[in-house]
Amino acid sequence: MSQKLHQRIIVGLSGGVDSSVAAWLLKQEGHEVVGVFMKNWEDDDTDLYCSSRQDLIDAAACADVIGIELEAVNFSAEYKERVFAHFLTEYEAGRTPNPDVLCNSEIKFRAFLDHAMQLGADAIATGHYAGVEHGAFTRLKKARDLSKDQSYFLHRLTQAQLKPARFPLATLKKSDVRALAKTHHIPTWQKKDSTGICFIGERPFREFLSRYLPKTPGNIVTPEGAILGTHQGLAYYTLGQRQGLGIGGVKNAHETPWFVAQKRLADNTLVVAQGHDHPLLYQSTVWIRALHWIAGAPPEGGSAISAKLRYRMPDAPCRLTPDAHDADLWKAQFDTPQWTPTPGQYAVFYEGETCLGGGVIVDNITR
RNA sequence: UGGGGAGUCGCCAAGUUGGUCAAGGCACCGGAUUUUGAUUCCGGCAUGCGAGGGUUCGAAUCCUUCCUCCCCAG
Repeated sequence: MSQKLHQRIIVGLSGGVDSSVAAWLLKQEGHEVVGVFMKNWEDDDTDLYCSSRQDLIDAAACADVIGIELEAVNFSAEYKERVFAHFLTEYEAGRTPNPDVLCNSEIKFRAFLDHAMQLGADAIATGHYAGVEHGAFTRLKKARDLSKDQSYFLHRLTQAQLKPARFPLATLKKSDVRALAKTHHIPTWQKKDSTGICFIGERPFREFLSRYLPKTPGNIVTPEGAILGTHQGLAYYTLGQRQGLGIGGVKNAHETPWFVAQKRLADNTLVVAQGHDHPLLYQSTVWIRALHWIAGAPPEGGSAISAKLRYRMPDAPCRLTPDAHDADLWKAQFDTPQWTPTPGQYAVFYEGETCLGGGVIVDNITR
């Protein structure tokens, strides 16, 4: 509310278009803007997947055009400790984590935020497609461009983390951002969007994981128990996965592909079901732990809320109720069955355009 | 070894009155989408039909020899 007209704002500059345009916009508004480039992964500085060096060069070039200072910081240790360690633990436990959620709550909006505050920042900004609404408390909103909305990744942020946050791209479309970048000669205006794990980047996933987790081969079986093949280790697969199973044509079976339906840790078996719409791939009840509410408290009992079980999945209406026996456990009951709710992934709740928070999907509980 | 059946792309599988006949699916590979992992979408993927010989203007489709596998007898 009581924001100064001209603030000192530290912007996380990644070297991509989005954060550069975010910085440019703030600069245009007359703020004192400083760019900070984060390097948070250095396990494979030598191999070809590492684009960090080029990103820094790009960030510097952008900062130059925008006319702001650029500083580089390295939170690799923090990233390993608070994000990557958890990432590996989860995979080892047979779940499928989403490291980018923690990356935001632990790195960008903690390590980076702290650093920015030390630099005397009034606020920090990123190139996220999401919105914040500052009032009695700060709300997290979906981006105007719903196709790019990244509020899912930010749902774990607290009031203290959201309050100093600025998302200049909240109302822009990706095409607007690129157009702005082009018009104002930001050199990365054509740069391809980055994908893959934040700061680590895209790479052959199984190969990458195998550097940290041992291979533990076992059987791939049908729901009826017929052995169809061999898996390399349950950690390398996720529910709903189709590619990489190596299951070809099966005698007397349909012509449809096979999908991972269950990871049975007890006997190291991967259960696959045939056909995208196999009943085993759907669930109407999803159990969730470790809920975090941006407003500090769960929504009212009768609220019309919906949940997103994976990034870029459509929100689905549901009812959320606490478990009677376990204070940390909640149950989401969906109106329509959801495709492969996956333990380790986050269920993020929305009420209209407002992101309420979310929790971690856990294995099904029969009660 | 006696009788019967079968051998078409990594897998499943069309095609066997000889003439666009080498379908389709799965897998796999590449690309698009995507700040997780997935999903999804688009594209690629058998000069050759177990091997050799023969008939024919022309054969995966006919003849023949051989090889392999399966089933029933033993």
